[in-house]
Amino acid sequence: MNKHKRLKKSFKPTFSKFGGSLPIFSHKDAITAALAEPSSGLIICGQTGCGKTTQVPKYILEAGLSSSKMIAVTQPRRVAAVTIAQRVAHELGSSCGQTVGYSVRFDKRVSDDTKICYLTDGMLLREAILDPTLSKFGVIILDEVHERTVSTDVLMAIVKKLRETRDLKVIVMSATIDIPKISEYFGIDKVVSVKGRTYPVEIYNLKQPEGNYVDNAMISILQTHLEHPEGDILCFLTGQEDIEDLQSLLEEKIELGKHPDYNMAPLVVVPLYANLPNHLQLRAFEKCEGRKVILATNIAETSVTINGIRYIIDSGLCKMKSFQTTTGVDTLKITAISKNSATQRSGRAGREAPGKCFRLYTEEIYDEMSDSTPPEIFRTNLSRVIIQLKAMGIKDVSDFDFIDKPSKQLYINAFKELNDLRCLDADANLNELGRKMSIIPTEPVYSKLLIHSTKTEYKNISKDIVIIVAMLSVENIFYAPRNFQRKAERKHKKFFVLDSDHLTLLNVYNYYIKNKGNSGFCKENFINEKSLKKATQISNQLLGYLKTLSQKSDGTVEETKAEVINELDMIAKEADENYDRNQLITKCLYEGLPLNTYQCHENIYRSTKTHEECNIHPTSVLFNKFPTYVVCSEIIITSKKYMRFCTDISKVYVKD
DNA sequence: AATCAGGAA
Repeated sequence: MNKHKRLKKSFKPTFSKFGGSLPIFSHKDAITAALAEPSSGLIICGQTGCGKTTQVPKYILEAGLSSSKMIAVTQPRRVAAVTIAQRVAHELGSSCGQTVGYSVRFDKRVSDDTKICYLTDGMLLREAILDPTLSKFGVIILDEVHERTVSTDVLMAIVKKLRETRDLKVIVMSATIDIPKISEYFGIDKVVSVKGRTYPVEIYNLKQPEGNYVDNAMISILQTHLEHPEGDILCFLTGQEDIEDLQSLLEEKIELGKHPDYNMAPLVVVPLYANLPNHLQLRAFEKCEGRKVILATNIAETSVTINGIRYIIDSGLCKMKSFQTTTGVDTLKITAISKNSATQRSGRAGREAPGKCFRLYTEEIYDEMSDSTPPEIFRTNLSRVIIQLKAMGIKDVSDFDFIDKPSKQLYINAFKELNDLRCLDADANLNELGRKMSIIPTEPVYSKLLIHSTKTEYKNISKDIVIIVAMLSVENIFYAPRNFQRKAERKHKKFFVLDSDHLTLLNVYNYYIKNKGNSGFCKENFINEKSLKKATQISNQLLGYLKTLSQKSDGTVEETKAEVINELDMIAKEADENYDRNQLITKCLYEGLPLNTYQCHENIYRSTKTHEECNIHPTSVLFNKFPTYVVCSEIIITSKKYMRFCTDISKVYVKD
């Protein structure tokens, strides 16, 4: 007790002013009382800004409710886990990694003294694969549950099950009022509701459903700018293309507005989407001359928060990925958002002061929207989830107790894929390959390819496959801003390896390493530096896992694989190495990616297995080249069914 | 001659 009094005294004054008025404070006793018993549970319902994420773990710690074990707090996003941990550590007057720490991919600050650990939901899930009882933790706090990420859904089920077998306390935190469902699922009847700290936002709807939404957005933005007092504008659109279109439209009008007859007040247009290079993303957060209008994708709905926003323009649309069970392919389609999303978007205007939200859709359209976005687990390829569950020793995964159970068809598709990958035994349990795959943090298709590449027949190309997989997992290596499109494409072409997107990615990476990760090199060639940095981290991590997996039972490491690690630095020197090596990589891609082989007949590609038609993606180096046989690593339906990332395998293809 | 939601391990 004494100790905690001391901790309280060391609150920094900057925080005590803010913290003192947190709505969560008045619920402290109720929260600690609810968690007194072993295996007790609590649901906390509260909007962002009520202080639940930062304060509740401290209450638990102060009251000694986690015995000597750690308190885990999960977050859907890594930045959130890191920044919240740093902040709570600061509030307790200690540095991050002592009493309060965090654990996210590539970054971990945890010590023997750590009592509160913020981690991403994906990270806690990994812990559960290594230790299915999560024995380190006495209390698990699942935060932002309303976002319903796949990892959160899996964790909810795991935690629910663990509470039946050992003393584990659980707190489920959610911003929405779908509390009865959570309450019934966990069998927890204690609920604390906390008010948020937000200001009212006036909502305006479109009167008539007319015009396209990019034009409507432009008109609304200009009207808001001309008729409303200061405060920045945030406009939600669906993707990069809309954003760039609207940006050009607005900039034209702004140019006109500069004419002395109009003398329009300054307005600055700032795009914001995930694939934008870092230095351009930052512009959304910087102060600027005059009013700022940010044109954003869904990234601004939950992932980033921008200060100074008073006006929202909401298209009511977003792009959503869905797994199509009929074809087993992902689709990415423009979809109407849900009522919850609409509320979340409008709320972005009321964080600091009262705001206004202009919805580019009628009230009737709003009424027809679904209440909430379908959970991700309904829309995803389940193969990775199944491998994870099997790795935790759960046998009957299709009966697994999810809060919302995915359809049987999703399971059937996933099992089909896992069978094709040959990672299950006759009883549908993981075989040796499957167990190895469960350790590697990539999509099953890629973990299979990685393990496949370590076969001796491929000599030492494993490290190249690792790089290719790392590059595929970051996407958007090449960046082409609208104003520099031609120039960017010319620069990009220099890196093209003419018969393969995969070898092209490898080539870019090798040049990047050769230039020692130089920022100038990236900028000059319109290459996304952020992506390449991440690819470097991923390939190092993947190499590490492959090394562990290749360890023999006597603990020694097979020589070839150990060599792989040391060779990473040498890559640059052998970047232009010969044709034979590329041939081996091509062969490995062909044999390790058995799902997607396509044959060309009169410029039309059909699957060699199902004979279904597919097109080469316009961004591929093979676009309009029509080699006879190609293998691809990703298929997605947008406007058409596309193969992204293809390699010409005509020279190595063997007919069945 | 056309494309590119967001997150995580």
